[in-house]
Amino acid sequence: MSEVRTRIAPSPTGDPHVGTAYIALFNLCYARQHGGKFILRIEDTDQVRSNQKSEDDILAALSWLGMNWDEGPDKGGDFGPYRQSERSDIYKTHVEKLLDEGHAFHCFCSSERLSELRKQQMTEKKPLGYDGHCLNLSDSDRADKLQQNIPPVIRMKVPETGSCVVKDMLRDDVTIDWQQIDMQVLMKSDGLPTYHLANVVDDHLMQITHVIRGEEWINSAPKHLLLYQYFGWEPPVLCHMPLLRNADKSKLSKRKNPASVGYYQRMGYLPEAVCNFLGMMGWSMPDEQEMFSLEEMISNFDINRVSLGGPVFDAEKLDWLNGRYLREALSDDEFIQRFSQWAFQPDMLQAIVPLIKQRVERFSDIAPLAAFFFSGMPTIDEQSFEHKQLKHEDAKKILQFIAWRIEGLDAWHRDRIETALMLLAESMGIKIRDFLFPLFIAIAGSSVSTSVIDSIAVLGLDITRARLRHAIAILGGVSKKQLKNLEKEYAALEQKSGQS
RNA sequence: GUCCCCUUCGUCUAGAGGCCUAGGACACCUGGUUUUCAUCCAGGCAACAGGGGUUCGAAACCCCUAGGGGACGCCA
Repeated sequence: MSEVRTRIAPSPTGDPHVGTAYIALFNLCYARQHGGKFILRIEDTDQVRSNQKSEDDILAALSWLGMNWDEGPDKGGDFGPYRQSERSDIYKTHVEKLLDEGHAFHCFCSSERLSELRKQQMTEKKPLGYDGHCLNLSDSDRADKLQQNIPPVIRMKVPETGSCVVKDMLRDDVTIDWQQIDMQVLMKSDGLPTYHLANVVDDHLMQITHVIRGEEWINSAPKHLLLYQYFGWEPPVLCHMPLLRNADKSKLSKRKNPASVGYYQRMGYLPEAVCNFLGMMGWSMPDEQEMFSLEEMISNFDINRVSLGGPVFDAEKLDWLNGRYLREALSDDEFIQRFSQWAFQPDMLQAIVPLIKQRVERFSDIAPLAAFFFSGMPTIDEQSFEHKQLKHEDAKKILQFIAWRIEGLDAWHRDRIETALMLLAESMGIKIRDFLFPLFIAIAGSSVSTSVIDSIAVLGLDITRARLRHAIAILGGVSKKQLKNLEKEYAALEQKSGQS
């Protein structure tokens, strides 16, 4: 048996997600336990959504958590490059091979035709998928289309009958009919591969032996297995982990839970506590010990002890665990050191000082003024929102709309936030001063404070969102019915102001 | 709509046919320690989704039902 090699393959399209860290943790433990290697690969084949900042953040988040990889874009290795955008040629030659051997074909269908097709299949209650329109194009047809400059995609062929058996380390064989499997696009019209192709090619070339990934992939496993077969490669062992859940059991999402690793860092959690907590999701130490280090987890790790029910990410239990680390695992000196590192991060201070400098006369004025940058949630109650122009319902609506508005921002810069909020206030027909009032309360806990727009720019999206959610809850929360109405009203506003 | 996966206290879990009157932890409640609070300590509340089998014996194995979740993109 060759060396065990596992990988985490995040796509750099946003804040580093705790779900990514969760899967990374189990891959890391499995590899280390078997004396193998853990690889980090960046799956940035989505040109539109991938960006460098996100990649940097993901690497930083995993490093912060102490999940060290052996090979990756930052440290190289024998199987690089480790960034898919730098491997285009590799995918091209592989897709050529599939084409030559008749396992794949060019498809010229427009997205309009495809969405029409989907609609029709929906009404006919048939399984959704490509209908094979371009499956049997003649060489001349194809030449014609290419001549007309219609950019093709390349799809994989799929057996029409029979079924595929997916073996999984954690569950019984999963049997899926080939009829359920779509003729997946392997190569997009921009010439870059889709996940399915890139993933299979890279896992093989990087000699990955065990693919431990989220349960969401189980349905596409047959596509991957089929590709391995087409290429004549031996597939890795598959293992599908349960998905982390929100309190309502839906897949963990940023809308309902702070889901970025950065949030927990900013809120003052210790990385070892977060790591420990993730290790308790779907897994437990053989003796049920609750507090354990990454090393302890690795030496006691057994993938077969993973339970398959999707665990709810319970922030309260994380708080308790983190408290224990703070109290029990750190000496006073370590505590001082770790706290200082957290509180006096140069980036953070550089952003905050210009905001407070003009408002202080003594250093002793700083703490009360800047406290809200460091505290978890401002201490506020319903009374805090008393205002001569705005009723509580108005405040609630404003906060909810702001939450939605900043959610859609493609970049987190002061000016972008300002513009967005100004436009929103205008479209709601509310004076800026009144409009901003509930935001001040929600973010800073007081209307006497540093510029609220600068402040949320410093605090970041996750913390801002958490505070907005908190404030809305204090104002009585939003019922399902209210939410529906608000959504409608908000959509109308967006339409009116022509915003996207 | 089609397919797939899952199901033990509110939550994280232990459980590999008899050790189960189902254990631990978070949360919650009660009491103790503490000038207060927190910590800490002691105690309490609370679950095998339902129905059929298999078996001397089922939380565990099988089947059905129900519930939950996921997938169905030129996203990953």
